[in-house]
Amino acid sequence: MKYNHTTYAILGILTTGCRTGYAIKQLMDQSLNHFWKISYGQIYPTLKQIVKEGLATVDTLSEEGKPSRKEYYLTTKGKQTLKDWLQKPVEQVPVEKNEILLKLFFSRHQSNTNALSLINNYREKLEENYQTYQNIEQMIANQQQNQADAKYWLFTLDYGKRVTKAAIEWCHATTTQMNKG
Amino acid sequence: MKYNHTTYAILGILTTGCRTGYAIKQLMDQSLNHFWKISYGQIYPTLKQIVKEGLATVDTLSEEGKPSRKEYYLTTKGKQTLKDWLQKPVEQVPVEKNEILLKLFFSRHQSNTNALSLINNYREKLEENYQTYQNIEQMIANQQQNQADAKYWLFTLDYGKRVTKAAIEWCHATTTQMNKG
DNA sequence: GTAGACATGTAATGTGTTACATGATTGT
DNA sequence: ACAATCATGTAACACATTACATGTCTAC
Repeated sequence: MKYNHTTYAILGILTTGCRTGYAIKQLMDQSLNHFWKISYGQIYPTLKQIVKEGLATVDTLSEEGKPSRKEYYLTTKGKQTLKDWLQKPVEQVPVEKNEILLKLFFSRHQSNTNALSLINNYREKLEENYQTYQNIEQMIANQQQNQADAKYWLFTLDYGKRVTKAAIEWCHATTTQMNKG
Repeated sequence: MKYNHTTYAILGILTTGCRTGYAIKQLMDQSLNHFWKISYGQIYPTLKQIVKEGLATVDTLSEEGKPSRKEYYLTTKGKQTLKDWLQKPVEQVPVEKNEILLKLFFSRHQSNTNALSLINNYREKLEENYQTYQNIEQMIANQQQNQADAKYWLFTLDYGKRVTKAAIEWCHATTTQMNKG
């Protein structure tokens, strides 16, 4: 049986100690932010589907002093499904739709000044992202839970940092080139 | 009036000499391949929409010796719409869904050997891509048409090359790290 | 004749976001 | 009181791919 990427992402997150839809979203926004993002509109229906497929069980809790919530636990089948997916090589390098490159591609239709300003604005955003990665890196390195996961989580952050740095350098190089005429 | 990214992409491509849906798809697959990709299932309906919005006109041709085709020409409104879009800064750096990072993130659930093999496989694909970028670069540098566009097209390729190179280096670094234990 | 390039298009399906809708608890 | 955080969920809509459906022309 084959599931979509969102399903595998949630299956994986359920192994990290996150048990509710809300907690899954939080981990995503904090730690997977630079390479995976989904909304509640995807998370809750997918969790429902995961239970339906027998990949996890759900436990509805109504503790006093807390809002009611649903905790999800992977079944043996769920764990095996995750492992099987991990072993399969990825089919292709992702093609990101990059709006700045799209605009630059058609930039003979606008002034040099404006194209430069687009790149500058993009560079600032990249630099913010780079800073965020470093903050998350510190957070993960310092945390006590998920010790076993930390090593791999840092690898993904290193990827984000390296690629972002390369993009920032491209902004500098391109700006220089464009100023030369 | 605001249109979606696909519309702007097609509007832009119509300024490069491509006139038919088929030609648009070809240019995308050849030159925008690393940052923008859409299927015929998007192109043809969007072209229809573009005409409906008055951004382009269509000319249905049935020359003898050739399959019938439709040629699209930007109107003044279409050209202005493209220019307006070019001037607006991009809202955010794209978040690519990166499957290799997703797998790596959960890699404590698989053997070191297998994780290494995933990265190795990914590295090979990145190297192929890098080679492709260099080929396209040569092609663009040598072509006679689109002289005015060439400069910008090469900038986007440089981006692809730099980012891909950074990703390849990450593969090397991560492999080394993982072998150390 | 047949494979490949040229050429257009739709229907079904998959994937995802945003807006909407609800409600409890905690801290100020 | 009120804002923030915790918590779940659906409906409408946007975007995109794949499979299907059709047909011509060119070169072997």
